[in-house]
Amino acid sequence: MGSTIEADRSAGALSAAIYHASGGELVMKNDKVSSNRMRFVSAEQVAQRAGVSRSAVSRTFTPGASVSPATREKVLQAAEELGYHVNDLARGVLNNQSRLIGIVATKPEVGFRAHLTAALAKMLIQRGSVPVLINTGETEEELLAAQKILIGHRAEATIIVSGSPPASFFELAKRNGQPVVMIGRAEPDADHVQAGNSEASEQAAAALIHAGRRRFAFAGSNSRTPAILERETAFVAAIEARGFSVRVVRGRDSDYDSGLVAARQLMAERQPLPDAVFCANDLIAFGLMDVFRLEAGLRVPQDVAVIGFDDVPQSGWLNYRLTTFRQDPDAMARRAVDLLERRVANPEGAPDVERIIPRIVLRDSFRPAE
Amino acid sequence: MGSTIEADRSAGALSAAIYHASGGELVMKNDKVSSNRMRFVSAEQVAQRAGVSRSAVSRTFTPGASVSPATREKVLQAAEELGYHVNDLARGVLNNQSRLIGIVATKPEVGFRAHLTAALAKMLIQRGSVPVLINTGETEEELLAAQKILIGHRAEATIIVSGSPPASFFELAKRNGQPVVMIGRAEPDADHVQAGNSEASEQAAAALIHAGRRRFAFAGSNSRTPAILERETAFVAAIEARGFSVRVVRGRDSDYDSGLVAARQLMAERQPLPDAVFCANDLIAFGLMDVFRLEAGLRVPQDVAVIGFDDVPQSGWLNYRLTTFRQDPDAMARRAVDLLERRVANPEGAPDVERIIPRIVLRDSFRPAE
DNA sequence: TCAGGCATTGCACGGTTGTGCATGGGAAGT
DNA sequence: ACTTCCCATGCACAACCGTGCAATGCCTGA
Repeated sequence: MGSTIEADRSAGALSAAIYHASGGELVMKNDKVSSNRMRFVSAEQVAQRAGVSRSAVSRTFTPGASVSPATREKVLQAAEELGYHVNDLARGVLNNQSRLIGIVATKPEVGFRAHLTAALAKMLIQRGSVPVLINTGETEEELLAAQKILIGHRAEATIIVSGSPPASFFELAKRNGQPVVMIGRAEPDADHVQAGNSEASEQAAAALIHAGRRRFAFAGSNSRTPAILERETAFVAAIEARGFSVRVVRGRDSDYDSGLVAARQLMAERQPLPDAVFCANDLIAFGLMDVFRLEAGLRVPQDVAVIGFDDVPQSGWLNYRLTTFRQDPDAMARRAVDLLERRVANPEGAPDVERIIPRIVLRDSFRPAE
Repeated sequence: MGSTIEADRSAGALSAAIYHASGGELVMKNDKVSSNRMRFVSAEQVAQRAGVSRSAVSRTFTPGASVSPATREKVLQAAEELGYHVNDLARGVLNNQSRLIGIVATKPEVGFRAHLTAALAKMLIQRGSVPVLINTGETEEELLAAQKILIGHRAEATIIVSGSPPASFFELAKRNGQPVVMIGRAEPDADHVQAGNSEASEQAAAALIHAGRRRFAFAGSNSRTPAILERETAFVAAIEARGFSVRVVRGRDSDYDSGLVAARQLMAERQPLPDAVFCANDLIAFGLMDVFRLEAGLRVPQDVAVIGFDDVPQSGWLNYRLTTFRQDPDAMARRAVDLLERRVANPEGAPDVERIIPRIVLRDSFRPAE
């Protein structure tokens, strides 16, 4: 068994066998290779089987290279029989491009981020890239560790879906000529895709006021990510600019529990409950609606209008029917990849921004007045 | 500008410059390299700056290698100044292990799968591997294309979260010595992690009967994935073994809409509605509950008891409070990685199975009798 | 002071692929 | 039939990194 493989190997890589043939070491080494590691088919083996040189194999799998149909056919058949696939790693080492692209995200399983990372992965694969999902924490050390993994593997670019990287992150990427695209966070030094948070907040405020609502609240979170923050400040500003006031309540993260906390905060204060709440995202809205309906006995939208943000699939569920601002994950992924391609084509240009204005989706939790 | 970079390059890689210096071609090539490709720092450049040989640099970054503290310090400083990181691609080419591990999933953003893929990614990173997320369709061609990407990049292993790969998939992996671990699907030829679907179904049936329920239904889907199928057949068998009958309704996929469809199917038939429904997963249960409550005016659990499967976070939401079987994504990821490590250590062994028995989580949608 | 041993370092090679260059052969034109 | 040209193919080297082997230098002990 071992000897068969050994013979096979040394036939495949003659020079290696001759070089190492000193005192039985060869057998040891090859045995280890065949048992412990993987044994991928190499271009050399295909060449031998097809009776051509290794260059011919390489050219067969290089688009636009000059190979005769006859040898091409021989090579393809030998490759098929052996199950050969070009080693993209070695190809990457050669011309310094790995096709790897990093997606850095915190909690990529939750809410809109799940859809965004999935859309990114799908789009990158279609483009011929290889998406690497780095699921990491928010802290600077963790982000830097993620970056080191990606640089170590010579990733072509990094897409940051969440988290706020330290300056050293960008410095490191820049020095290695590695483009960085951020989604949802405005970083002056990096390309980024941004949702039109302030436009949406403005629209929500105008519609609620126009529908005759008067007691306003904003349900946000203390995680203070830029997108959440922008929605809050823009909504408060828009309401106050029209002469009304807004109560702002915040949970810890930006999830369902945050919505519970926010609603209960509003109920705890000795004031009439709001008749219109704009939530920083859909998950918060669901938590808030559940508390308002089940614990305060309110009706939505008769007693209180609720507007969310993101349009995750649950917004369409019968129980919620949430009016919200649609963020299209495919569109955002598309823009991110566009930015990335433009940056690769022109590494020296100034940072670029893609801004996507979310469109409101009307459901039962609030319908604007005619 | 271009000339500066060119000088820089040729200083860094003298031999290359000399070799290629024939008729101005050098400038062209280097210009292209510096503008179009990335320019990572190589060990050679660090060696030059530190005034040592390239081997010394390599040894500095190889744990357990023999380097004097003095040169080590020089190398580390030069590496720091240049922003050097070991090229894991080239390292992988050398000893035939890339640290890349593929996660193949269909719709990785939805339901329990989102949690599972996220847990896998986190665990693989902690282990020092690099998770590649292949978001692909269910068809055989798409799965095969995913596999080709992974083999091309010499991924060490593939973890299949969803989808039913063709036989050629396993053949290809086997021939390349690439371990395949499947989650949730029993494949006779591959290692897999499996949830104890039949045990859970049995437990659900027994508890519902013991609580005095008599009109049973199972809400599944026509996607016919093995896990869904196993839950259905085991539940039906368990109920019928005790002398009762079960109505089985199915939607298209295994999501919320499927629950809507299932519930409306039950309502359309001219029979009394069931007083106990076991759902193939939580999402189906949510859809079913929404229809039963909002369209049929039923109360849960008084009129109908509902049990789900997976325990996604929404099961704890106030509006649902769903009794369900908990699948721990971290535990499943842990087992998958365990399988993988055992397979790498012993490539020739027989296929192995890790079976995880889900634990029931009691909430308001059904409480068993004392 | 000399010799021996040990630690360290440089050299060259292994493992992949792509590609410039030279060459050989076949086809076509005269 | 000879010459010319072009296409294809093999050779060698580029790009990375780790590591065995040999040599060198330093330190210590006698």
